[in-house]
Amino acid sequence: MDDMSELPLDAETKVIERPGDHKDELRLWLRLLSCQTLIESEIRRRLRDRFDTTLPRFDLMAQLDKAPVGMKLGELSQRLMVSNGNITGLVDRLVAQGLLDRQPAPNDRRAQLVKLTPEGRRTFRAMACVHEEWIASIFAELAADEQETLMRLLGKAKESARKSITGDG
Amino acid sequence: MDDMSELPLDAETKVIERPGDHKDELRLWLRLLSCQTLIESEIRRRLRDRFDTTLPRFDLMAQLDKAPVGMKLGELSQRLMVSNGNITGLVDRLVAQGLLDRQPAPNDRRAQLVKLTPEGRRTFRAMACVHEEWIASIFAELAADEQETLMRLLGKAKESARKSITGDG
DNA sequence: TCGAACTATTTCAAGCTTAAAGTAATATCC
DNA sequence: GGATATTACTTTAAGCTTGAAATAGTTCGA
Repeated sequence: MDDMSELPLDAETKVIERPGDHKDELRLWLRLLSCQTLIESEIRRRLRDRFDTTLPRFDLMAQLDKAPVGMKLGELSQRLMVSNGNITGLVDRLVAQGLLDRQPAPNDRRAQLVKLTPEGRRTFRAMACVHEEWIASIFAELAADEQETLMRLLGKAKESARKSITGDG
Repeated sequence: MDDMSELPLDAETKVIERPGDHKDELRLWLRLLSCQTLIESEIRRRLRDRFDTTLPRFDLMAQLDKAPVGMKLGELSQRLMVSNGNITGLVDRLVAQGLLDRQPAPNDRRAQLVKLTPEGRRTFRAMACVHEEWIASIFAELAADEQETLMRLLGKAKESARKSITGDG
């Protein structure tokens, strides 16, 4: 793990080519992770305290709010980047709460269309409004141009990750 | 939700002051989240496929690798930003695997010190080495200065979030 | 020193999450 | 048309995660 004991430890060390050392990328990943975890735990806590719901349920409803005609389970699973079985359980619970509606999909007896009930839509919109304020205040100390740069670099990181994962490029 | 129907929809719209609209911050949050999720799921998959372990176990061992004398459960819980009960279960499983060791803490009969066994240390170091390569290749398309900027802006976002959450500043 | 407040950890119930295996319906190919 | 593959979804077992309540030990003030 520590194969550079003979190298100088001053400021220049950072830019010396050290094959096999990727500590900077590791630190970047850990910071991305801790930033996300910090924000997400707070959002989870607030959703529970103020709306007695969970983040996965909120996220699922957010997808459905954008799809007036409803969505198939598989589409939800793709958009939320979670497994099919996961969606099945989430939808079950939201239907039991009266916030969602299952109906057979036209032209495909395997599939079903899930959509928000009127109550579900009302409930979601009220939460979404407050949620948006939470997020805004969390990023409040970043100037508009910093937000833009962050947005762009995260996009690039995502693209880089996707290529690395799929083996492209 | 849509109270700006009378405003122009051209490029200038972005910079007009619209009280109550925070869609950009929302998009930033969603991108941060999807970037993190994409990378994390891949790391989880690889840890399982190649080392038959999980991310929480890996993270816990990473903390212990930096603490030669061991760590108390509460300290682990703080550093990993998870609940106490969570740590109890994780440590149980890692002890059962022979990778961790529990021992009573000196001067406090409530607490215990957890440390890596020699096998645990060997196992972790082998994984950490490969893990570091995975992370490096995931961020490979970002230039050094882009990584630096991203690091800095994430730090600032984290600070902003922390202040917003604790009610400071 | 006694009791109250605090701290470290465990236990519990509920929900989230996944991979793998199973069921049912659709699509494709000959 | 009928075998085969694919697709949509559900089920299951195992592990992760949390908040709340319980247990045990420590600290601190009167």
